[in-house]
Amino acid sequence: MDDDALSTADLLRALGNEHRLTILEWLADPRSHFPEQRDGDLVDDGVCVGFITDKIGLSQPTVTNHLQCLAKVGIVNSKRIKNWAFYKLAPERLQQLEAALSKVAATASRIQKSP
Amino acid sequence: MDDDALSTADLLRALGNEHRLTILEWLADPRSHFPEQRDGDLVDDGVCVGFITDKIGLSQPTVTNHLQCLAKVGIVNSKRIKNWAFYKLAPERLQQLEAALSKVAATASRIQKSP
DNA sequence: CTTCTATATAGTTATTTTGCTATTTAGGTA
DNA sequence: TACCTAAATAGCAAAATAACTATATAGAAG
Repeated sequence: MDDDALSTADLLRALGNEHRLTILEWLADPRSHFPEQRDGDLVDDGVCVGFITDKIGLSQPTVTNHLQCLAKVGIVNSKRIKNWAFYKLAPERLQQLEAALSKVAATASRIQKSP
Repeated sequence: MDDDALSTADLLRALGNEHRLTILEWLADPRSHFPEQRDGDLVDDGVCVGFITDKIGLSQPTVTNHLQCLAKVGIVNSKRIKNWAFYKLAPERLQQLEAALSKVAATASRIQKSP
């Protein structure tokens, strides 16, 4: 929606937290980190808040907050099934950020290597 | 020095600020953004604090603070010549971060594309 | 030796972030 | 209908961040 007013700094800030990075790594490969879910597939639908809460050792509202923070910048997407909320990683957004960093790094390398 | 206790989150947090990102882009290609310096080469030695301060429109101590923040995580290096402090981008660090993001994104893509 | 200049440090304040507990909401289930 | 269960929201406190002004420091210049 209001996706456009989103800066690279917003994205980086969303990733700049140990807990959120941990969650991100879990969501990148959910089957390696969580048991199967009754309603909703770990990979296709995402991971429910409860599983993440149990594993990370923070309160449920705090975890919801971290997930919403990631969702706001489009790094994860959420979906409701029954009364579960499933969060799933959006790799495109990460690749987008990767490209932005790559550009700066490449410019600097090019400039610094010049005669 | 105590470079090892540095997490990816620390790096991302350092980059997650509009002003610091702006400075980074300037430092990636200093000759496109700053006039030549009397003592110290823009590319080889880095850009002095004063130039950055003038261009960004923040107070000098605030700029020093941002630069030290970037230096602490190794994104820039600093060098003193006479009584100037020159800050220079370290592209390796950015590439390192890029690689870390790339890994997570690649894992997620691989997992999500599986049958 | 004094003065000037560039940067760093100290100290303060406002804002943002991160966490919590308590409560609300909304969808199932007995 | 009344009751669970999962997640979201509200409200609050502590800590971190980002900015400023004033001051200290260290090297150069006179």
